[in-house]
Amino acid sequence: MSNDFALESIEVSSSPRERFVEYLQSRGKRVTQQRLQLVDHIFESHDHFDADELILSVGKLSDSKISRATVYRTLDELVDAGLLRAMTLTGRRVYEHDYGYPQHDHLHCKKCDKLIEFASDELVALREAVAREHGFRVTGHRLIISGVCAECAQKQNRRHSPLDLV
Amino acid sequence: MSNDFALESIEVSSSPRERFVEYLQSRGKRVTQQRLQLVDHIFESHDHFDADELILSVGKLSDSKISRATVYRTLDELVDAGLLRAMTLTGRRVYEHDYGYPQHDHLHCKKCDKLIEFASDELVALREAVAREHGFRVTGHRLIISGVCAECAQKQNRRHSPLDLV
DNA sequence: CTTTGTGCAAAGCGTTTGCACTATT
DNA sequence: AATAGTGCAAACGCTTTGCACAAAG
Repeated sequence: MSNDFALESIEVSSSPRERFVEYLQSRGKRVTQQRLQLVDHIFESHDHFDADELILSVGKLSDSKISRATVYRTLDELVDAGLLRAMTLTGRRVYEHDYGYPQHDHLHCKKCDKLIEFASDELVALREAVAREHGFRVTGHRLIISGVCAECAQKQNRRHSPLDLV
Repeated sequence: MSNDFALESIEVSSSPRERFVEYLQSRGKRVTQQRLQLVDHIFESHDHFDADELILSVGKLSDSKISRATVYRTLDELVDAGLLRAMTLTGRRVYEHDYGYPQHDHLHCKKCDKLIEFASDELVALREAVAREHGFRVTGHRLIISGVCAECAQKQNRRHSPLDLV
């Protein structure tokens, strides 16, 4: 009945763009072309991305030419607005959609750098238990399980035993 | 009977220094004064530290003056040798002892930047379960629970209600 | 004596910032 | 018209690197 399929979208009343505009107005910030183009573009697909990838992909749109500085500044605002969530991976900052997505964590493949999402209620429970033990007030957590994803493991195996059937 | 007190030292047969020397020799690398001074100094206390803190604290020893570059290079080797473990926190790389310490994770206080260690067997089990579900081959994980530690929470409370007894 | 390690200073990389100009309000 | 945002290029903080000299094997 209820939505128990992990990582399915949460129902949200307004679009990311609408929410961002709301956020901007509530803070007396301006609704600029650059900010609108960026939210729209970012929420067109549900990928993980870093600042450089975003600058590149926005640059490819015929209409837009948004500066590096503006992209970085807008990313901060989107995080602030609760639309994006940031994490640091191998030195660089990586972003993912927060608005409209449930709390989750990641498996990180060190061969192909892919991020696989998963949700775990147990983890949330564990987090609370540990925090209680230490009189710690939790605001969030970040779990990254690293290793090799199924596809990369297969590729590697194939290299070692070329006669394997696929 | 067995050591079930979380985060107590594991019994190890050789000192960090001995182990590092072993590692260096097995790789045909040289056992230099700088490398020895650094292992010794790092394993004198069980703190978390970053490269800059290490450079500073080593600089204070009357005898030694080790260059920034050498410190960075040696830290990489110590991680490689399994003596140290690195993680990225707020942009900078932070190190902790790995040799002689059991697997554990951290509570990170965002007020005072302190790291509190904790160990959880459930977490390891959870990690395996999730990985199995995704055909993922795990090599490790990193969980950081962020929030405010007991001391900082108290300080903050005290500010808000100055009549509180300590 | 050969070769690896060190120190220095310069370069690199991702991110941030100061400032004159432009756009939103 | 007033003010916040943008683009540019320069600055930043941390880390890495090229190279001549020093030290270990």
